[in-house]
Amino acid sequence: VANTPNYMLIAERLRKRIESGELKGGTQLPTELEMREEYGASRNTVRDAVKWLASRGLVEAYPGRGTFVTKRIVPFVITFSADPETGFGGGEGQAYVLEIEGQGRTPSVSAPQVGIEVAADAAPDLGLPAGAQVISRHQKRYIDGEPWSLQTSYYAVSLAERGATRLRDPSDVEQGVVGYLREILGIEQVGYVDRLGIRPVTSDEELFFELHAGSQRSVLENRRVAYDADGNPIRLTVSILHPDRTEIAIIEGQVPESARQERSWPIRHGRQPRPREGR
Amino acid sequence: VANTPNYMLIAERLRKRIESGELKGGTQLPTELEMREEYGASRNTVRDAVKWLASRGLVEAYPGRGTFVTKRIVPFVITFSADPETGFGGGEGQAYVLEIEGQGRTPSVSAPQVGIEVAADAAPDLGLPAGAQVISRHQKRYIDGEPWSLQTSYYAVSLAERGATRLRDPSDVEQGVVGYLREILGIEQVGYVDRLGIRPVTSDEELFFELHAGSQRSVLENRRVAYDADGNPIRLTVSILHPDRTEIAIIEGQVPESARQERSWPIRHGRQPRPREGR
DNA sequence: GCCTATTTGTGCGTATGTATG
DNA sequence: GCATACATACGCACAAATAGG
Repeated sequence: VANTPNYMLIAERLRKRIESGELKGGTQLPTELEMREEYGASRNTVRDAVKWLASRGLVEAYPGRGTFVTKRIVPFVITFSADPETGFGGGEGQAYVLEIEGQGRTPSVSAPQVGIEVAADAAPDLGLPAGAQVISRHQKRYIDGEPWSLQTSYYAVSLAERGATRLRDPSDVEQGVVGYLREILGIEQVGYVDRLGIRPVTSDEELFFELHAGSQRSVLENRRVAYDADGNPIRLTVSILHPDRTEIAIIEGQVPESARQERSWPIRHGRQPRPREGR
Repeated sequence: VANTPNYMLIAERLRKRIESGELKGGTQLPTELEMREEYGASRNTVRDAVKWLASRGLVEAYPGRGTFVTKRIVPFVITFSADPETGFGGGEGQAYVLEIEGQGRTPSVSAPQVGIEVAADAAPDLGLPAGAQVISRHQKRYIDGEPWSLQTSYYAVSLAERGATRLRDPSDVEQGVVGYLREILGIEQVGYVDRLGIRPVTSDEELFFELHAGSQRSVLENRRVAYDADGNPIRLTVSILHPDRTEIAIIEGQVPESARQERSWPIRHGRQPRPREGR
């Protein structure tokens, strides 16, 4: 009755071999021509099966070399809630560096690319009229040398006009932008709102994240609006996060110290906790 | 120089027509045979283009009918941080109902499916030895009648043995499980840790979420471990969230009331804020 | 219910291009 | 240059789902 197509049957057989551990990360799959014989199907059908696996990130195909089982990754944990020690967290600035180093990994950041642009998306979040100009500061961020996130912060140009001119400099602000704004303009960041969502990766991001071309994966996108003590928005930060390398922790209320320790697990593909049927 | 394959060129042309608004949600695309002529390519090549769009959720193909532009969805916002009014939030129990209703939408929940199983994943989070048994309570949750999340909570069997027998009943606990455990066993939930990640959808989930078969999308998965006042884990709740219908808000520190209002935007596909190049 | 035309899904064969070693 | 392996592209046949008569 279950008339599952052939390419799916082949994909399932391969998936089981991968998930059982028979085919470990890094192992080369049989070539398409070998599998053509092995499964008694045409090369195109085998290819459909491999494509299905590739789109879920289970295997990666390289022209001229072969198809290999993807190595599992232990994701980085970033905490999206206040930490009593480091103050505000959430993968930005100082807190980000401390948290990643705490996990025994090495964070690095590209020099900021700075520009002035018309606020499109950013305008409403910053409380600016549509079409207003904003300063954008863009950074690429790496962990252990591997691409991890694309981050862009937007500020009203008025901040620079009022004296915070370094916002326009394409260089790092050593004490952090938060500290800089406090020092120069007396603006205190007292809170923020994060909006986290998920969407398909763009081709630019595919390139940066070194996701396999056509992998058709999704990324996490976070939009953080930070506020000063008067309740005015200071800053919008948009972060695009690597899907496999990111895990977000949120701590609320009172939890034991042991639970604060960053524990993480490699992403599980395949069967999940609760199949079952019935509405 | 840029030798982009034909199917990609076709896909890009279609994408632009969709994102420009020329092809609105619900519109039928030309049939494969029509596009075959329109673009002077073979049917298979056109199909590759359409598949590319489908895997990003831009279009949906129905056998026997045609291919249609996906309707954009306004996601539901759930707040993953304490709310002064409702106490703990995060899309569970009472807080979930209030929050969704506050957005003018109607939440509903299936009757819980209850079982006793060997804790596999759940054991370490609940502080149990590997192989220990746990009570699982599974619910399907809908918003405006549309599937929104699969949620399973795990409890140590010892809780039921100590008197909280209703954990084993496949029926709703009116006052909520949190309140029930407090009442019966005096266990107070004082905090929790969330772990949010992203992974490819399974075929079961594809079915439940009414994602198009082979859509090859990703889902959000959250694992919440709740603790009592002694720092012991009470409960692990695993939630699988619909990728297009979910947006997670996290509020930290002090933000103006206006920012607490749930604002959300439909998912943007295509070009993102920061292309630019250079390392 | 049946038949038919339309439309997408699956499967195969083949040829050629491109990247790798 | 050469062999290998994946990527693209086309043509064809048939299956399965849908809608309409």
